[in-house]
Amino acid sequence: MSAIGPSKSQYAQVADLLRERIESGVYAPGSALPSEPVLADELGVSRPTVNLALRNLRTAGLVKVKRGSGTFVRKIPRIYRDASKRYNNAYRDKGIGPADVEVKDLGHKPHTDIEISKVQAAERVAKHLDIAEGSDVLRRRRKLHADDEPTQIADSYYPWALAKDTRLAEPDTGQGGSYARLHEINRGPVRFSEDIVVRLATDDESSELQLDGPLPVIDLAHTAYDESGVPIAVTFHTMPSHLWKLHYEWDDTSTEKGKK
Amino acid sequence: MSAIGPSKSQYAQVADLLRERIESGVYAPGSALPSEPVLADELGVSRPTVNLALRNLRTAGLVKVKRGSGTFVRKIPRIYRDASKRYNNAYRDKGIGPADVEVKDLGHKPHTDIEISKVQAAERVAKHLDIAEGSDVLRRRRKLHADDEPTQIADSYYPWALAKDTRLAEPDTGQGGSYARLHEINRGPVRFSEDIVVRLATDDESSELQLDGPLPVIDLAHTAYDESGVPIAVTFHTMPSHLWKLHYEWDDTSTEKGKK
DNA sequence: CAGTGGTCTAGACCACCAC
DNA sequence: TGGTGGTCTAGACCACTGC
Repeated sequence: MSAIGPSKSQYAQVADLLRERIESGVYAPGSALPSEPVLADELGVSRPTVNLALRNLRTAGLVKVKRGSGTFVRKIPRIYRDASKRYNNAYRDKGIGPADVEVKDLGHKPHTDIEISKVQAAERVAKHLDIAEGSDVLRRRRKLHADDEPTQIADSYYPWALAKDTRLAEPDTGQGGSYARLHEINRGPVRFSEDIVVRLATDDESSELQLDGPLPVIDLAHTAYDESGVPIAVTFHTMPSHLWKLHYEWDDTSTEKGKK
Repeated sequence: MSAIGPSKSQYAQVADLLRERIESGVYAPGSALPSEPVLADELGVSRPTVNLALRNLRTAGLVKVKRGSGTFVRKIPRIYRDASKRYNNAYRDKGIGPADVEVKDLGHKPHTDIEISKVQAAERVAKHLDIAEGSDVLRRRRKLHADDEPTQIADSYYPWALAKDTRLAEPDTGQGGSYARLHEINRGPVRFSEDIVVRLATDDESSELQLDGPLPVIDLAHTAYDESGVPIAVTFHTMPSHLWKLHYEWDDTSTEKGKK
């Protein structure tokens, strides 16, 4: 026993200690922490106690465990997602997907797996697209990576009637991305809405996003509307919450009227 | 031993089982779960295993523990926060704070603790207000409740020069809230930005928000700008993530130019 | 094969609550 | 005072990794 006082649970104290060491650089990003038995010895607690402390740091996204190999300090800083900017024309004209921009900005190598299919709209999809449940929709499901680490799942749906004559069904939607294609047929999005909820990852999500355990994820539903206010696309983003920082910016449109 | 198979850790299976029972109403909202020893017996696992499973449900916000008394199913549904609407004139004219609107909408009784002081701007505050660290600022720190349950901490800062001649330093800022007062001196906010990060609650936050343990919280920094683009107020919201659902809505302002 | 984390147990002590 | 959850331990077995 050594650096541990009373008044607080031991595992919490161990967690605090380890957090300090990580933040102060004693355990450098990417490096391995001492093994649980070693830490237990050093701190005079049992291994399950150390394990519980580490469970905390995992949930916080501070460390990542590689089974059979060790516990490592996370490197990747949060990815910055500017909702107002990522969908506008300026980006579209760059001919690059918004998600890739964000990852590249951080100096990481982006990489995307795509899966495209024609499916029947599930309840959630139908609700956001304001169509009947079971309607035909085009699904574009992407898993995005930074340096081969999964950063998010983005699951997009387009009404089939809209998508069937476009390049949306091809893996590469071309210059400017899918929204640019919709603009070409005069159904381009001009208004967006997003709903955000934080919840624990399901088991499937955990394994797909390579999370160690049921970590909190940001569940973000992004809906795009054309000039008539008709929803033309919805994307469900599942993002490990410790990887992201979200940003929004908007004008108080009621101010125009409100001002003298 | 009974309803538990192999292939998955026992505590995860116990967590799944309890989650099912909660969602299906076997354990009704507000009611207590069977005690840990009882569950351990029923499921043929040890108590620490049950405890670990419950730790999971707590993190998910599904249950709340009252020490010495029992583990209870949470009741309060998520509070809906519409960022685009809550700050606009329409609401201001109602003469009611946006936070209270949200809580009332759910049929709960709102309640706010306020603490007002003149302080020196910390780094984070200074950065958002674009002023020098250590400058005088007015601080309005509120803790908001729904039915006596804390729902968020909202910590607001205003440049002292702006606030000193207004009602901002009084607990009740009057009809339309603080932004209405700023409008009266022609420094009303017309543009907003928000930065969102999800992290684990600190110990202080945990106890203040009455969370059982270091649960994930939404850390939301809301900045308001006047017509000249000068930041006039920043509020840091700390919201238990399981209590909230956030909503944003905006136009693609670049579309106007982009269209032919 | 040795080392790592994942998990589990039986039993224990404690603080807190309600009666 | 008895029940509840919070925590802790010593020891154990397992699966996975890397040599």
